[in-house]
Formats: sequence, structure tokens, C-alpha cells
Amino acid sequence: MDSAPQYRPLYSQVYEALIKRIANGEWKAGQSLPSEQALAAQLGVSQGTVRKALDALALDKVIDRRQGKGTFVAELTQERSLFRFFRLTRADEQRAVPTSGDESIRRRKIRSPEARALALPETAEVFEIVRTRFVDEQPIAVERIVLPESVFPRLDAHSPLPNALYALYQREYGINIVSTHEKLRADLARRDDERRLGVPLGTPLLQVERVAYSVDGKRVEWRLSRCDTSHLVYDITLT
Amino acid sequence: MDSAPQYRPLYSQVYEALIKRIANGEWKAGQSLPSEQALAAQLGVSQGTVRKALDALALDKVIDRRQGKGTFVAELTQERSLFRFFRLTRADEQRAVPTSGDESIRRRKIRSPEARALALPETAEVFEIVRTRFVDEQPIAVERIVLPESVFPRLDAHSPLPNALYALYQREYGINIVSTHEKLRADLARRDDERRLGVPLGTPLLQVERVAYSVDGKRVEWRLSRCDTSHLVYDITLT
DNA sequence: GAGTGGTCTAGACCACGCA
DNA sequence: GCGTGGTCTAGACCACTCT
Repeated sequence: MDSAPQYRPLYSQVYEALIKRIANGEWKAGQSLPSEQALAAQLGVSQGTVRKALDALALDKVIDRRQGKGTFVAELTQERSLFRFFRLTRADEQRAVPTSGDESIRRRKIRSPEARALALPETAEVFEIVRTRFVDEQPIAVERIVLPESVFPRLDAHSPLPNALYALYQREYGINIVSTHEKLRADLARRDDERRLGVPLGTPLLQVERVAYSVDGKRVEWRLSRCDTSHLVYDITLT
Repeated sequence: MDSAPQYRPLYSQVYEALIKRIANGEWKAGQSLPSEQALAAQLGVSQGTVRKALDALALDKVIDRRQGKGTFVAELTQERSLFRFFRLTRADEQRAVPTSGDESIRRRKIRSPEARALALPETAEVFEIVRTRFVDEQPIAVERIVLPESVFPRLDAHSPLPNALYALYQREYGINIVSTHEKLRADLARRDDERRLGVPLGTPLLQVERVAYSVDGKRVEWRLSRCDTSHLVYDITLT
């Protein structure tokens, strides 16, 4: 009566094994993994099989492969993490570099929609970060970020938080964000937006609701961004 | 003094060769390519090299590979093309199936922003389609679609147009849309939106500006959608 | 020159779809 | 049972990086 997959390619098992070891912190961000040959010998499979698993991990941006140098756990440097998940772009196609300001962090009980989005119990404790983001000194978005206290203990000790949060998650908590799921809608600026973005009440804003996934597939962050798109646009390629 | 790539893997050359033959219509949508063995013999490379090229094509969704059956030029059926590039989703995560109505098509001279977006001369002739899209009988978006007459001759003869345009491009013109680039911003409903969407003037709308690319990398469609996101959201996963 | 990932090959065997 | 794509292996050689 079991409906298990009943067949699992070797390389896919290698993939899972390596993901687990990375998630466990055996190799940290920026550090190199053993060579293909070494991993193959260690795992008792051929180099080609290890290669296929590593290629898949590289495709998922979990690792970086550099010919002649080695294989490294992907590092979310400030720049890279900013550009990878921050989609707001100037009309002239130049990537905009965001900075942060007017930031606050507090601990509170999770709210129902957040609990649903993060698949957490209604009793969970979270940190809530509220901040304004700037591009070219102009406020362009207000963000509310909710993080489980269980995943990010004592997060408030790191205040003021760096510009690129995902680099912090990785460096301080070993949490690697590898994908995000976003829901976009248009909304009108409210009092709060008016104050933080300096736009008139009723200005159309792009609201982005995001859930971020760590390398082991867990939902670890929920955030709501409300963006003034009069000068920047949300830019995306679909394939 | 030349800065040419000066090294080009075999499989990448095979990839290009196959793309060209598909773009030329040697194998049409839904038809099967020769087997890996046959292609390898034909091209004078090993099966593994052909496989690597085919895997890349499958990743780019240009072909479909089906174990036990063969390799097929990807077919943009109504359903598939609708779901692949139509990102509006119900809040309950169910994919919404759009229909079309209130459609018009006319031929005119291209306008400057469109010419820039499509990399066409200012003198080009285009077809402009305007239509309203519905989900659950409710109007949810108004679309303006601009297509070069040189790429889609006599397009108006196919009126009324089918719901999934990309399937039409493929079937009638051999144009395979493989990727799109979109710019999103929030805007307020204008008179025209009011009329077509039945929303009050000033309702916040999600405006999506899209350029679509065919399999040979050419820009073949520009479209502007203005969406009412009060019931549907634009849903996207980033990796 | 040594070590790494990247390419290319050849061959065996497996899972799947179909007749 | 045959033909297809999918997996796995083993080995040779190439391109890149660093010492």
C-alpha cells in the first residue's frame, strides 16, 4: 500500500546527501567542497555521478563551480544577494543598488496570515523588522519582514541590520536562502506609506509578498514590500 | 586583436545547429527529432555529446524528452502556453484559466517606444491587438499587443484570435516563444481601463510590459497588460 | 607542473512506452 | 521484444588557476 517513488537515481541521492551536509554546516558559505574525485571515492560512486549531482546543485545556485579552482558553497555576498532577489531596476535597465534606513526590530507573537505563510503554529514567536529602502537617496519601498525566533534566535542583537539580510542569515545562522516565492499586486498608498515613502496618499504601489526558502526547503522568512514604481520597475525574465 | 570566444565546446555547437534547424522548421512543433543515436551518427559526434545538447534544449523548454518515446519539439498547447507565461493566480494558489473577449485588431505604423522595445525601425508596420481577458467571467486585464507585420503577415486574417496566442504563432508562423522579459509597475485605472475592466477610475492596477523572444533570440512581440489584482495576484518563483 | 573542473567518448545496463 | 531516453561507469584529454 505504499506509494513511494520506488526508484531513485544515484545522482539524485548524492544530491540530497550533499544538500544535507551543506545544510548541516559541514561546508560553510564560501568554503570549498572536496574535489569530484575525492567525493566519488568517499561516496563509492563514479566521478560522473558526482558530477551530475554537482551540476544540479550549481544549477540551483547552491554551489559555485570554478574551473581550475574548485567547487564552493555559494556565497550570498552583499552585491550578489541584492541583485539576485531584488528585482527593482531603473528604466534604463541599470540595476539599482538599494540601501536601508529608518529601521526597527521587535519581538512579538506571530499573526495568523504569517503563520499560514510560514507553516508555523499560531503560538510561534517572531521578529518583525520594518525598514525603508532607498535607491539614489530616494525612498522607494517600505518592507515588513517576519522571521521565526526559533530559526533566528537573538536576531535583535545584530541591530542595526546590514543592507543585505540574506548574507547575514548565511553568515550568522548558516541559513542559505536559495529561492523565493512572490505574489504581486497593486495597491494604494496608505498613511504609513505616505510617511515612509514621501508619496501622496493614494499613490499606486506595487506590493510584493515574499516567502523565502532555505537550502533544505524550509520557509524561513516572510516579507511584505510596498514599492513606489514611478521611477523603478520590477524586472523579471520568464523562461 | 580579435576578442572572439576562441573556444567553443562541441555540444554547444550541436545545440546551435539544432536550434537553427528547429527555427528553420525542419522539425515542427509536436514532431519528433531523430533519436540520439541517429543524430550522433548524422553529426559525427558521440551520443553523449548529442545528449548534452538535447538536455540543454530541454532545460530551455525548446524540446520535450519522453523516456521510451522520443524527443519532440516543444508544443505550446493552449493550456501549456497559458500557464507558462500567464502568471495571474487565485489567492488560493489555484491557477486561473483566462479567456478573451472584446477583441480588435488593426494595422498601423509602429510607435517609438514599441520600435525601441522590439529593436525595429521607426517605419515598421505592426498589428495591434486590443482585448480584455477574463477569469471566471470577470474581466481582470486589458491587453495591448503589438506584432511586427514582417514576422506575422496577414495576421488579421486569423481573427477572431484564439485564446492562447503563442500557440497560434507556433502553428501558423512557426514562431516558438521560449522566453519573455517583463517590467511591472503599479498604476491607476484610467478611462479606458474603467470601461474595459469595470473598475472605478483610480483603482490600482498592475501594469505588465512584456517583450517575447522566439527560439532564435529575436524579439517578436510587445505587449502591455493592465491587471486588476483585487482578486488575482501575479505569482512568481525566483531561484 | 600539479590539481581542479569541463569536455568527449564508448559501452553496459535500466526504465518506460508501445505494439 | 524492440526502440527510446535515462543512468552509471571508466578513461582520455582539454582549459583554467595557482605556485
